[in-house]
Amino acid sequence: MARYNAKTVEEKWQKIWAEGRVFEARPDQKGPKYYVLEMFPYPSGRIHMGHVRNYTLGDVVARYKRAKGFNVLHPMGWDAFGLPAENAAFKNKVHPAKWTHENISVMRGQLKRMGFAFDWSREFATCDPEYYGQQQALFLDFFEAGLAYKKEAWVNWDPVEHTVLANEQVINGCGWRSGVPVERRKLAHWFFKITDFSEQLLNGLDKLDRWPAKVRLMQENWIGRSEGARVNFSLKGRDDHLEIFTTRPDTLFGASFCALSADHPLSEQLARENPDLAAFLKECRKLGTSAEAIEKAEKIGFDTNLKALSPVGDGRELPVYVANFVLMEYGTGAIFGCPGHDQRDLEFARKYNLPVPPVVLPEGEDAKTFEIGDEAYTGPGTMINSGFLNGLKDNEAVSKIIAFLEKEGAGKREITYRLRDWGVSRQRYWGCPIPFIHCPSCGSVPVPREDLPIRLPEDVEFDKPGNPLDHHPTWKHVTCPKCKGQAVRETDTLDTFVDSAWYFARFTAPAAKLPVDKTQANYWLPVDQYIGGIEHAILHLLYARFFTRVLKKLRLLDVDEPFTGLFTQGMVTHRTYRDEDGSWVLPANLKQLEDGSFVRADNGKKVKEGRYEKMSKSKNNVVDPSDIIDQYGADTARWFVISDSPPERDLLWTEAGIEGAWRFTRKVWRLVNRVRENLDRAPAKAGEKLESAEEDILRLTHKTIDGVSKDIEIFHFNKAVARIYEFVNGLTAAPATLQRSHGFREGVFTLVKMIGPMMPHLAEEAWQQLGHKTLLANEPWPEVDKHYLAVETITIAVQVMGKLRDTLETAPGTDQAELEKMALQSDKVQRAINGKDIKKVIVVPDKIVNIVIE
RNA sequence: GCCCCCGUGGCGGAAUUGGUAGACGCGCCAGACUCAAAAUCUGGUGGCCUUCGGGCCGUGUCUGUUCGAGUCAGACCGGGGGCACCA
Repeated sequence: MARYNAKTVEEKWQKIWAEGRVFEARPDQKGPKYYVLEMFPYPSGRIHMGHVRNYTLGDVVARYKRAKGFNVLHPMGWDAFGLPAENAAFKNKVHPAKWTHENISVMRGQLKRMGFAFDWSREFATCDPEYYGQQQALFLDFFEAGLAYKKEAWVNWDPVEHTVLANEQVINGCGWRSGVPVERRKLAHWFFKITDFSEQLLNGLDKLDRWPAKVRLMQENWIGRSEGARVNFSLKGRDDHLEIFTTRPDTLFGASFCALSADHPLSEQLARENPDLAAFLKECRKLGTSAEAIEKAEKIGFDTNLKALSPVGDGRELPVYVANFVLMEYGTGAIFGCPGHDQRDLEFARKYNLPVPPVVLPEGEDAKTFEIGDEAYTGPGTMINSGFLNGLKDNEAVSKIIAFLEKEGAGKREITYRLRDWGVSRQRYWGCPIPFIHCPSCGSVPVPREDLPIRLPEDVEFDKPGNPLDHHPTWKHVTCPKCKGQAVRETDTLDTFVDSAWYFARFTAPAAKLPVDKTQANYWLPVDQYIGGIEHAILHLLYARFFTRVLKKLRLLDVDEPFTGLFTQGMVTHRTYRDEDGSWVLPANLKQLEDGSFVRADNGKKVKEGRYEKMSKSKNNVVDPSDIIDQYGADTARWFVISDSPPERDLLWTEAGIEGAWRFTRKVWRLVNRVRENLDRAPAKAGEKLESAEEDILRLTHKTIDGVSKDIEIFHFNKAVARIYEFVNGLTAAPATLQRSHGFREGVFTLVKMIGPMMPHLAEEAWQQLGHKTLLANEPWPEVDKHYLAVETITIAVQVMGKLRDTLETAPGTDQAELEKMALQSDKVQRAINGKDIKKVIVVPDKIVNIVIE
C-alpha cells in the first residue's frame, strides 16, 4: 500500500476538475437551482485561516447540494477597490492596480490549492472596468430614478485619510480605519436614498427566517423605527415655530423646557447675534466627536431666552435651550423635555432648576403624594396633571392628544427612522469614478452612457495626501456633454460598499451588456445560502438588500431579497505566546521542552502561554494556510476547520488538532486500501455469523447517511464529522472475513461519498482506487434505506426516585405494563426500593421507567 | 445604561418535545508490535469512596416547578458581542 501523498493526489484532481469544467454552472443543467455564495475576499495579499474556514463551509454546502441533485452556482471574485491598495502605493511606490492584481494572482493560486468547487469562469474583480463601468451605469439609473442626489451636508471628515466617512464608519467618534477623531465638515456629497426603503427593509426582515435572529435584530435596531408625533411649538414674539418629534406626546402636559441641537438652523441663526451662544455651539461640536464626551456625557445647555408656547392649550411658556445631547440627525433636531418621565430630561431639569411635574401615575401610587425623585418614571400608568387627558391610560392618551393636535393644526402622527441616507462620495483614487461632469454653466451633468466606462487614469502619483484624481493634470478636464464648454469631472469615487452591494447579481451573468441580465438573475437569485463574517451584519447586508430592491424597481430583476439564507461563521483563533521581553512569538517559532514549557526556537528565550485570540499579525499568532497545505494537504486543513467547533462559534486552531485530522486522513486511506486489495477476490461466503455482522455494518451505514445528511443541512458539520468518525471506527473494527463482504464494501463506498464534500481530493482518489470510472464529484449522494434504520432492541432506563438504577433491553413498542413488570423484576431495582412501599410508577414507552417510593 | 448570546471533564464539544449527562475528537495512562524509535492497533480515562457487588457527588451559584431539570421559571455571579445622548 502506497503512503497517501496529498500533494500529488490533490494536484491531480484539481487538474481533472478544471479541465473537465466540472464546476461551471449552466442554467440549462437539470435539477432545481441552488446558489451558494461566500463573501468575496478583499485581495489583501495572502489568504488567511478565516478565508479557509469561510470557503470550506461554503464548499461543503456546494458539493453536498450538487450531490443531492441541485444545479449549483458557486462563484468567486474579488472585492478589489479600497484603501489598502492606496496605502501600499504611498508606502512602497507600487501602483494600486499592480499591487491589487498581484495579490489576486497569489490568492487565486492559494484558493485553487484548497480545491474549492468554484465556477472560476465567472470570476471578476470589482476594479475591472467591465464591472465598475456597469456600476457607473447603475449610478445613472439611480440618479434618473431619484435615488442618487447631491447635497451639502455635514460629513465626518477623516483628517488622516483625507476623506469622508459614512456614519457607520465612525466608531466612538473615530475613523474606523485611521482610529483618529473625525472632524465635522460641510461638503457637497452624493447620497443614495436608502431611507425611501426604510419600511420595506424593516418589514422584509420578517421573511428572512433562515437568517440568524441576532443579525435581524441588529438590522432592526439600525433602521430604528419609532412611532410618535411631530408637534409644533409657537415661539413667543416670533413668527416661526419649533418642530419637535416625540414618541411620548402623551407627556406633553409634563413638558418643562425645549431643547435644540447645536446644528439646528435656529441655533445657528441665534448664534450670529450672540457670541456666547456661538462659543457654546463650537464647544458642542467639539464634544460631539471626542471620545471623552461619550464617557462623561454631562448634559449641558444654553438658555436662548426664547419661550416656546405649550401646544396643549394650558398657556404655559417653556424656556428654549440649546443642548449638547440633542442630535440634528434624528427627528427634527429639537425636543421638548419631560423630566418626570425621561431620565436624560430629568438630569437636565435638575441641573437648571426646572420644574418636574409628574403626569403619568404608576399603579398603586397616590396622585396627591407621587413625586419624581432621582429617577424618571418611564413605565405605564394613568395620566394626571394633564387637563383633558386626566384619567386615561398612557397609551390611550397618545391617540387622544394626537387627535387633538391634528384638529388644532399643531401636530400630526409621524414615524421616524434612525436610518440615514447613504453617503457614497469618497475622496479617493482606487474606487469607481462617479459618472458626472461639473459644468460652470450647466451644473452637474451625467456622463452620456456611451462614454462609459469612465476609466481610472493609470498615470497617477501618491506623493501627497488627498485624491490623486484631483491632482491629475488632464483626466478631470473635459468638455460639458450639454454645452460643449470647458468642464471638470467629478473626482470623487464611490464607497467600496457600493461595489459589494450587487456583485452577487453580477455573478449570475458576469459578461452581460447591462449591469444585470434579467433572465439569468431571475433564474439564479436569490442566493440560497450566503456565508460570511458577523462583522458585515449591518452595513454590507443592508446595502445589498437596498440595492436588490432598487434593481427590482429598475426592472433589472424580480426578487426582493438578495440572500434568503445567511450563515455567520466565528473567528479563527490561536493561542498567543509572549517571550520574556513581552514580544509576541509566532506559533511556528516555538519549541516545547521536556517539562512541557515553551521556549523560542530562534533564541531559546522562555515563552509564556497567553489566551486564545483571533489570529492577527499584531499578536503574531497566525498560521499560514499555505504552510498547512504544504505539510498536510488541503483536505486535512478542510477537515480540521469543520471538525471540532460548531461553525458559528470561534474555532481554536491547535497543532494537535491538525495532527489529529491528518491521522484521520491516513486512516481512511488505509481502510480504502484494505477494500481495494480484496476487490478482485470473491465476496466472502455468507455464514450465519457473517450475515448478522454484515447486517450490523449496513445498519451503521444507513444510520450514518441519515445523520450526516441531516447535520449538513443544518450546518452541524462538527456533528456530521463525529458520525463519520464513529462510522470509520465501526468499519475498522470489522473482522477480516467480513471485510470481503458485499456489505462492508458498500459501507466503504458510502464513506467515500460522504467525505466527498469535506475532503474532495482524498474521496475522488479513493473512488477511483475502488474501481470506479466516474468522477465522484458527479456522483449522487447516498440514499438512506429506511429498512436499516429500524431498531430491534432499545435500552430503557429504570430509575428509582429519579435515580438511574438499571437498564432494560427490550423491543420497541413494549407496552407499559410489561415494562413495569420487567423493571420490578430487576435485582438492582429491588435493592434500591429496599422494601419500601411503591407510591407510583411512571412509564414512558421506549424511554424510561421511574419508580416513586415512600 | 439598554439589548442579545454563552457558562457541561484536563481541552474542543455531544445530549429531538424535560426522560441513561459527557457522543466524537484532542490530551493523558496502560498494553501489543519493534533491537529501538516513528507509525499503527487494543483497552482505560468526570470527581470522591469501595469489602470491587457497588455507593455518593457532579452541567457557573442559589431558589423554585416536576415522578424526573444541562434543558423550564426567578434571582445572582462570570465571560463574550452589539447599540449607545434616538427625544
